[in-house]
Amino acid sequence: MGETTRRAETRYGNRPTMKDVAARAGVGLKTVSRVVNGEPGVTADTERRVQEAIDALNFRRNDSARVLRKGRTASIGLVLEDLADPFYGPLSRAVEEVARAHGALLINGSSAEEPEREQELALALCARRVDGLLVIPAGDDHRYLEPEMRAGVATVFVDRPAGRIDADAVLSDSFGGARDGVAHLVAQGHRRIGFIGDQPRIHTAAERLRGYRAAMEDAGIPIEDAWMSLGLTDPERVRRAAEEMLSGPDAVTAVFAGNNRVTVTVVRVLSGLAERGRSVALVGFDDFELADLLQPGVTVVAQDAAQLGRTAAERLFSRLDGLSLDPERIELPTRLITRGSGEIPPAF
Amino acid sequence: MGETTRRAETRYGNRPTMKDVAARAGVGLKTVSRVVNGEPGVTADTERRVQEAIDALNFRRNDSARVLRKGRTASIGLVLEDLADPFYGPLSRAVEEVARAHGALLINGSSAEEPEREQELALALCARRVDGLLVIPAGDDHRYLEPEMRAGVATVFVDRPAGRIDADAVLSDSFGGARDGVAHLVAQGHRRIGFIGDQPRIHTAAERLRGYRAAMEDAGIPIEDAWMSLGLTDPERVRRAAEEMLSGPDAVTAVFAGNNRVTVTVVRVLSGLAERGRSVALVGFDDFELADLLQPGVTVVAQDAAQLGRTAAERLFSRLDGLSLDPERIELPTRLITRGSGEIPPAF
DNA sequence: TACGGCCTGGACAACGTTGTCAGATGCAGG
DNA sequence: CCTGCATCTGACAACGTTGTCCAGGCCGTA
Repeated sequence: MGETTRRAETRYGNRPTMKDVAARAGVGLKTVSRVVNGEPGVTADTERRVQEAIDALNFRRNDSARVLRKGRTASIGLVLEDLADPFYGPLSRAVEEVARAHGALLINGSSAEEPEREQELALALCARRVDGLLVIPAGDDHRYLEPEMRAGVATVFVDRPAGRIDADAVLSDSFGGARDGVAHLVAQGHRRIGFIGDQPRIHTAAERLRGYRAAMEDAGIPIEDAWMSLGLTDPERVRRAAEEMLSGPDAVTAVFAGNNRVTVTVVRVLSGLAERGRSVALVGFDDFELADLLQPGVTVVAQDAAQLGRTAAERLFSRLDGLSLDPERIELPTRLITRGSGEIPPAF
Repeated sequence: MGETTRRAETRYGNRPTMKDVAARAGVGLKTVSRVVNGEPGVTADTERRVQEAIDALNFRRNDSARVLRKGRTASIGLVLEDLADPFYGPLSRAVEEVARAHGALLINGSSAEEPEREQELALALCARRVDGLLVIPAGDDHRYLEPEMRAGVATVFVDRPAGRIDADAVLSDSFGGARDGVAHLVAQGHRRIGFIGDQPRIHTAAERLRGYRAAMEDAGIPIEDAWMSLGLTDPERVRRAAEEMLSGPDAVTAVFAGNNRVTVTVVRVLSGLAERGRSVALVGFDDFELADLLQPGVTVVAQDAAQLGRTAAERLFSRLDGLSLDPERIELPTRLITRGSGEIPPAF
């Protein structure tokens, strides 16, 4: 019994319920509900009495119970890779704004790029009965979400397409962006152009690599294996890869970096070289803050993370609003921003 | 009736409940509950039958109902200013990791620095019965949270203290950091040192200003009004303020920037001056990515956003674990990182 | 005055889960 | 064969809210 009592004391810290409010105001339970929800059918006088009781008791409606009853949580989930990554902050914020406009809260979680964690998180959000789910895939098999989607959880994938299921996806045009970026280097006269990217099992990485190949092929330049580094992107490894392709007689004269972490690492390597009087051209995929303040400014293929999030969220809410849509892939264009590093001519 | 039917169809998309699982497995409701929660007292055979039914129906426990029954949501809320700001991403991520370690989900929302929105968000989170609340204040009056705290919502304020109530706060040592940063400039020989900061109604801004004043006083340097700009921090205004204090015969020879948005803007102004051969020293409060890559590298007083979040979250969970603690203010130290811009000597 | 219709308010069930408790079952020992 | 005990199982209430539905009071009108 002590147990029971203790529990009763700590449950929500013993907050007042509508029943308590009703008792204090001397009205029925449902009348309180009506006042709280602004429903019609309550006289001004009754409403005043109820409102007084609410204020006196500091009553706040328990949304858990409400959710249980109504079957809608007015919340959506966002599974991303790492909120600390500057790419995801603005994306998440954009999603939040759209959610807010639709009266929903956003719950986001980081998968740390681990497929198991992505799944664990996505399913936990489903257990909470989020109305919809935005997923930035870490894994490449999303069949585990099929039952959830069939059961009515609206789902939109962002930044990368879903694996092995047919679903909405909102993506940046990685292929086109990379092709344009590399073509820009070609246009400056470069022929030996390096590519440093993530593992091709990641869709965006594969697409960017494809863009690189396409641009080189368009220019009639055969690619040498030594010019490409496709793998883990921890700074040390990228640094070594960059130094390798930048040394020897057949060193590249320009580098295309596959994502912004890579870009930053390459910038460090190149600024070391610059001190020794050697300048190498660089175009990076994805913009980053202060890219324009560096010397030289870094030319990038920019994608709009916020727009990505906004578009995906709008799509999600279209589904939630009852629109029945076929799964679709939406690709947003990228934009080449020239700032100097990409306009360095080849040094022979 | 059509209405009712429609509703029944869309409620959670008609997901199976424990009752359905029980019916299919030919067992009682409670037995399913036991299996789902791994409670003892179920024979292997029964458990297998239940598990099969669960898999066949794709059952997933409805956490809303669970929450209602148990009185704990296993989620905490974080109200911050803007998730798109690179300061908050790592902070939020750190909080998430701590929450995860305690089996809780994190719901965060952006106040956009509007006090009303902060309140709206915080109370919405309370209505969802989050177990605890982390708040990065936008407003300066948090009495509205008193009833919630009394009702048992553990609350910890982060980055800035709560206004008009007594509560936990985890802060960076803004005063000490700013004093050290300005003292560093004094040590380089500067005497005319400018300060550009946020409105002093913001606690951190006021503390940093106080640190500036203290360092100047320690050095026996009387401050001129023209050296200080305390106000809105939109880039255009900061730019004008910087240009103003950098012109005329009594122009400052060094600038202390009160936060990283200001720092970046000042860097832009100074890089313009540098092209005309004039170099001005700069120390900024708060580190930012690539600060070391700029020319010169930017000397900063760094605070550890992740540590701030981690500390606050740990404190929150200590309270949730039942520790009864007096409200306390925890100050984390800052660290001066010299990179060049702060070591520029005064130009007379 | 009697009647019908409208407005307000409240009783009750339901949402899907978990805690309580008592019943059922099985087994060993007398 | 019956009793006692331990183990397993299920009926039931409760969590706090909202939807449904009906009762009662009031008003205006005939």
